[in-house]
Amino acid sequence: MRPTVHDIAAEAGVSLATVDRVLNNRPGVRSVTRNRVERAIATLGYVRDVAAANLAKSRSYPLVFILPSGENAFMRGLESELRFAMSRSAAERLDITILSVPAFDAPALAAALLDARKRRPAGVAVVAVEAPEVTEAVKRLCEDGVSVVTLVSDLPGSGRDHFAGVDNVAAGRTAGSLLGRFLGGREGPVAVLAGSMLVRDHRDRLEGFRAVTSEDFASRQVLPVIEGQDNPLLVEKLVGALLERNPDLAGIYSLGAGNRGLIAALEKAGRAKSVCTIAHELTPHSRAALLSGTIDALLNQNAGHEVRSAIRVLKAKADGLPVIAAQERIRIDIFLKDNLPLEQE
Amino acid sequence: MRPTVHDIAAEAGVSLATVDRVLNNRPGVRSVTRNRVERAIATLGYVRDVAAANLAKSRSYPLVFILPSGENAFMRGLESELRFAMSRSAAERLDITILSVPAFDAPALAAALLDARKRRPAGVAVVAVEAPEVTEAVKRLCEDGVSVVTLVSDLPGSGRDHFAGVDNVAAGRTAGSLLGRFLGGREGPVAVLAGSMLVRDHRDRLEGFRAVTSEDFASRQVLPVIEGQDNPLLVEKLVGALLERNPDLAGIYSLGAGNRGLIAALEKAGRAKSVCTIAHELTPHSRAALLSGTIDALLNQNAGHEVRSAIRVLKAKADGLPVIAAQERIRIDIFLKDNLPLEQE
DNA sequence: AGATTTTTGATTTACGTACATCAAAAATTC
DNA sequence: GAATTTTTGATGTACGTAAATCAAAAATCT
Repeated sequence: MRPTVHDIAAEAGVSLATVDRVLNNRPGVRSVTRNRVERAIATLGYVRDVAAANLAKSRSYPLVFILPSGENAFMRGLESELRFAMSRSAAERLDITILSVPAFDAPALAAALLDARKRRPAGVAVVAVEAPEVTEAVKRLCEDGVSVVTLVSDLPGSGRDHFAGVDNVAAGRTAGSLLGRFLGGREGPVAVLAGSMLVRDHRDRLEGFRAVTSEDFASRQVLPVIEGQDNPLLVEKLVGALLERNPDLAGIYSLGAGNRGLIAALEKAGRAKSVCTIAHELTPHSRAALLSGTIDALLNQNAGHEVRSAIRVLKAKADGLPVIAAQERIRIDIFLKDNLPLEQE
Repeated sequence: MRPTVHDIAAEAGVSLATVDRVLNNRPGVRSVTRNRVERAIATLGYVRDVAAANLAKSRSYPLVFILPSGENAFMRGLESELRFAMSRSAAERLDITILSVPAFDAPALAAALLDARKRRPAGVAVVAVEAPEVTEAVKRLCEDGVSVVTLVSDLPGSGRDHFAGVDNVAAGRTAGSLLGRFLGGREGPVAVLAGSMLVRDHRDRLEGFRAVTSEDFASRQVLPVIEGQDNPLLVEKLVGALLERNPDLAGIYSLGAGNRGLIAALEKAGRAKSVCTIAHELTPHSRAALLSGTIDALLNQNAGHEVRSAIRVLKAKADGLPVIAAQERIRIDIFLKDNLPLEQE
């Protein structure tokens, strides 16, 4: 049987009240006595029963999630995963509030962070936009003792506790490697289509892609980056022009969103099969394109995992428990038409 | 605030004792009363506080894990993940016992299942070997009301509750697809190296590999399967002979274990770079070979995830709770040298 | 030594559920 | 309508921890 506070009291030869004072470091315990209790804890291998403690405290975990609004399919998937987690959160004493903020809008995001702060949550998860005012707001939260997890897009230098997202440099490298190997000896330049260079994850992916291309496929020409603002219509226009300008285009790496435009442009130009295409994020559109062969490989981050990981980490931080790094690492999924999971997920 | 049993009693106009009788379906409640309580539960949206209930019951979850012994690196990794999960299981009321059984030994496995049964656990996780006696033993456990999860290798037709492992047909297809595309227009046959055709996962992988090769790369010749019994020494010998027989060999798909022998044979023959190699499972040896270029891609199943998933599922089954399929799907990791996670994991 | 402060003990209530007991009320049977 | 059975209520204890109160003991200071 696991030892309880009573066992510690007996072992240390003190009263329950004193054990409680030590465990919850309340004042009024001489250091000799404190030591005795701590020794008892160590020898018996006592571990606080978090469930019982939470019950006694009627503890709940008020969390705030800040997500971008807009029609970005990945973000909407993220939100739906979050709502699902909320629906079954009853058993976990979670009390989650969602705040929506226009995408790429740093002032609005900073304001939302201040709003979140007023609610005195135990933790905040935020899809970060890299801007000084956002960094500042996150810093403020951390100083207040609120745990902060960045979600999908990181915010280095803000003091956030954890990043729940993929290694985007590695993602870019992987895309470059796959594209290079899929093309083999085939001639022609490759293009990179990004959303915006203002977001950290896109910059990281580009960096990784360029690095691996120059290391391993030095002879391959990489055309200047196209920024499609994650907007399908704009993307379609820009890719259409790109295809016209480059009749010998061998491959495209689309590292942002707006894949609907990319797919449309490729198919309209009749180049769906001849241009090797690697894109990000599994959505109904990109899934269909992968199956039809318009897209050759998809890199994906599992939104459900990211949400659950963020919640786990925030809870652990609130309880002062350690985080298991290996468990919280969000992996880069690589999907070919052959290992696509079933639709319903 | 979440409603409690007291709220239900008030709402239904009955006593706490009656609510308790309904909730834990004890006898002695007229169906009219029962209905009234159930309606109250529904309208208030009551969900039993599992933590409090477990506390009151002093419930624990006695689980048995049955793993193959031997020096298979993946299995040892699995066991170490399991031990790690056990070490931090104090807070989760888990009481896990590990049984070791010689690999590929159906009678021993069946005996271990019977042994497990005697311990009256809440659940059993087992790395299955496909044999009638094993299927029979699993069936028996299920009939006793013990939840059974197959781990890594499945056992269809046994009535097991869940399979915690990857879709091995999809894994084989993915390997075939990658190998085909990496080889591009290059000439030469490819070879398949398996452990044993007696294990389900190996058979599934082979099936997937063959299917995709004949669908998408019909002109590519696939040599007869080599069975290396997951034994590094035997594998090295067999692959050495294979390389000698086929100087024009373009690729190898190793779908089992014993990669150490494969790597040694390729490097000894000086064909490490010229033969495109795809293998399974990330181990220190395979990791090094991926980084050096001897292996071109690794398919991996994350042992930590499998263990944690098996535990979660067994717990959920023991509590009569539903399993979230999307969360429990074990994905096939594809590692290139570019997206290899850091060593310590 | 006496007064004062600090430390410790003893005890109680609470969290939400499980489970047991005994008495009271209601329904059923004869 | 009385006797019997079934159903329901009232109450208490337990699980392991948190948190509070008040008294007792010990340490510190003057």
